[in-house]
Amino acid sequence: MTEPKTPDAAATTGPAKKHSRSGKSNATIYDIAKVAGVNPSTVSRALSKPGRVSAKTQKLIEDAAAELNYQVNPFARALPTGRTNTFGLIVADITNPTFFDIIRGAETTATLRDYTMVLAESAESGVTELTAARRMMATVDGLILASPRMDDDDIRTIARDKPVVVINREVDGVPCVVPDVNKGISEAVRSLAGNGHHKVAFVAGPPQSWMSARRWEGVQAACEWSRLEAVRLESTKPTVDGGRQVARDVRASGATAVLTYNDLLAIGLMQELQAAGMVIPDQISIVGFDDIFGADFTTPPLTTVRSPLGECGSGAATLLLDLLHGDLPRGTGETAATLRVETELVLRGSSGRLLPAG
Amino acid sequence: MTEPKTPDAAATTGPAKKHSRSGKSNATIYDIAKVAGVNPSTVSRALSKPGRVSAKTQKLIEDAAAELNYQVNPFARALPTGRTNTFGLIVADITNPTFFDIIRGAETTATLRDYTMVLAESAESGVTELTAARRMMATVDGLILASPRMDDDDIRTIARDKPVVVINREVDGVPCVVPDVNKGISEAVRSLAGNGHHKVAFVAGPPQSWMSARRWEGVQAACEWSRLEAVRLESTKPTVDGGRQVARDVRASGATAVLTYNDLLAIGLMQELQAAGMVIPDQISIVGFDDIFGADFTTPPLTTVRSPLGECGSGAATLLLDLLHGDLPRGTGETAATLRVETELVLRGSSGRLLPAG
DNA sequence: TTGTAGGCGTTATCAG
DNA sequence: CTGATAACGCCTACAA
Repeated sequence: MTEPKTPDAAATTGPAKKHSRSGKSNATIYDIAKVAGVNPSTVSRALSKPGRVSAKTQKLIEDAAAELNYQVNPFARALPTGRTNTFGLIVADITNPTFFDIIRGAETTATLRDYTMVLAESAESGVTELTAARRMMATVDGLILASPRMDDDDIRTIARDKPVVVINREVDGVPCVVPDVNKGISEAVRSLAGNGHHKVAFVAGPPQSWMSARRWEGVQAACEWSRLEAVRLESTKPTVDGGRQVARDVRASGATAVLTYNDLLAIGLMQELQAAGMVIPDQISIVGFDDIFGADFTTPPLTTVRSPLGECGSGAATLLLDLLHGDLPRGTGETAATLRVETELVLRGSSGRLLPAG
Repeated sequence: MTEPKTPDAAATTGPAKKHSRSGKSNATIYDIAKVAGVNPSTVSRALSKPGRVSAKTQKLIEDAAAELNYQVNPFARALPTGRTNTFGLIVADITNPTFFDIIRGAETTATLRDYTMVLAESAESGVTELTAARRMMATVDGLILASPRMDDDDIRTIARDKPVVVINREVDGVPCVVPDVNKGISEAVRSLAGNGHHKVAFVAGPPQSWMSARRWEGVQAACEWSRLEAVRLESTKPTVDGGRQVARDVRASGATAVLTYNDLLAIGLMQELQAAGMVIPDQISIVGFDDIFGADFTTPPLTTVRSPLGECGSGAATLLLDLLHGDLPRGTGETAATLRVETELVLRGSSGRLLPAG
């Protein structure tokens, strides 16, 4: 045993540096071992798996740890084990309220299960996303991708290195959490049909959005079932501004009801139509998707197909953590668990009975 | 040199585990050293400080590193140095849109400067906040506290261990980023005065909110200057719902204009007043604070005193990172740098000329 | 059940 | 300018 200097003494006496390097309790398992009168390795055992040590030694060690208010050094632990107790969350756009609830859901389960969450955004770019993902790979145990913009192969490549859970998209061989659009959409379309509408327009989202495609499919199917005509319009970007821009096409389409890829588009569309003197919902009904924060601030309040985003976030985190702990069957071969959550129609004032033209 | 086993061979040959432990390139400085024909320590030097090694060796090493697509192991690095290239951000409420921009601002500068951001929330609780902060201390180089709910002493205690930057509050001896309310408030009050108002109410926020106190002071001062009467009302919570609840008191107060602690309160208040048949701004003017997402969705759109939240987030991150790199003077004694950002009035439809009662 | 010893990948201190 | 060598704090066979 070489003891070149007494580190503990130095630690307590010298407040030379403004910030102590370790920052926390700077007590190590060696200190505990000394206090408890056992070997450091025994301390290590006692503190990781509560089974591999005698009851009395256990208590001895735990007391010593408490007294020194010991906290493991995550880095020292990560080095030999590779486990970091950290996972990453990458969202497409931090300022898009759609992701707020996802972030919160994930963060909540993270702290609940004593994990740390690292956040990054892709700014709606597949390239940025990939970069962010790579950056993270070094420091996390797993990754959650919310509405990823990179392609399936990139995702699978990443998933080969570390467990990955995807939200708002289905990727073969990767566990996913996806809202099942059908229920919500059929409720919406049925409501529209019941209110005398015959032609509905769907304003699509970004081309690389998996969800947009699903929603359009859902709208088509529901319309067919209700014998409504469905037309598809394109948007420039899935924002309020994009909604404003598409108003022109909406009017030209002749549809009396419109579903938009997301609430942001719906809000912008509504603003623009109202600015042009149209009365909602008397002349045209508008239905959004997601039920984001603020969807009920508008006049009239926005009817929307709600996705339980918070649930998606916490669900994804739970899935990932279970995966990490091996609590989950890894599935047969490449079959991965995919968690489906329900959507539902939230009926507000922006949709309703179509008044006869006057 | 003890070489019990050849680790590199084992690493490349055995894809036994589904996920490789390191996840990334698993090349170490030893591999590089071997390829470049130098000593590992030389590699370390070359890769950290570009000055301490001869130009040719430098290039040799860099090439080898590139070839093996080497990436440092953050944990191995953190162990001897204590530096993690990570900072934490704790916000009072993840779902409160006020923090969205702060989060984004901080995250953006983080990735820009090659840092990783860890996110946590306090759920508006000082205790939770302290816990979260302690948890983080072990893994981060510094901390940003956005609208902290714990008391000054706790903050200072933490700040003694690691650099801390506070947003939306001033704490002695701790660097802070705070919006300077005066400009925005005086613009607002002046506008109100010019529109024939004589009595304004201020709806306060949470008692432990530093910002709420500042805003009330600002309102009082501005009103005095403009010779308006100012009354203060209390809210139960700083949310839309809290705004609805305070509507009663607002009407009872006899004020014809009201400023609320934040936009959420303003929106709720507006909804409730309108539900009671009041016309805004003809009968009463409403002004919020912050200019959050959705503030312009309301009817009428909300007039508000905007704080540049994104700037606060990025400003705080920049401050922290500069502090970390010693680029900033630590101030004389306990004097810490505090960054002030301007606020401004955003005039929209919810405030305006008071119509004679009719 | 507990102690011993070596290693995880980097940095830092000393010699040379 | 470069090479050896000892930490950093924890984990884990292996041995006792």
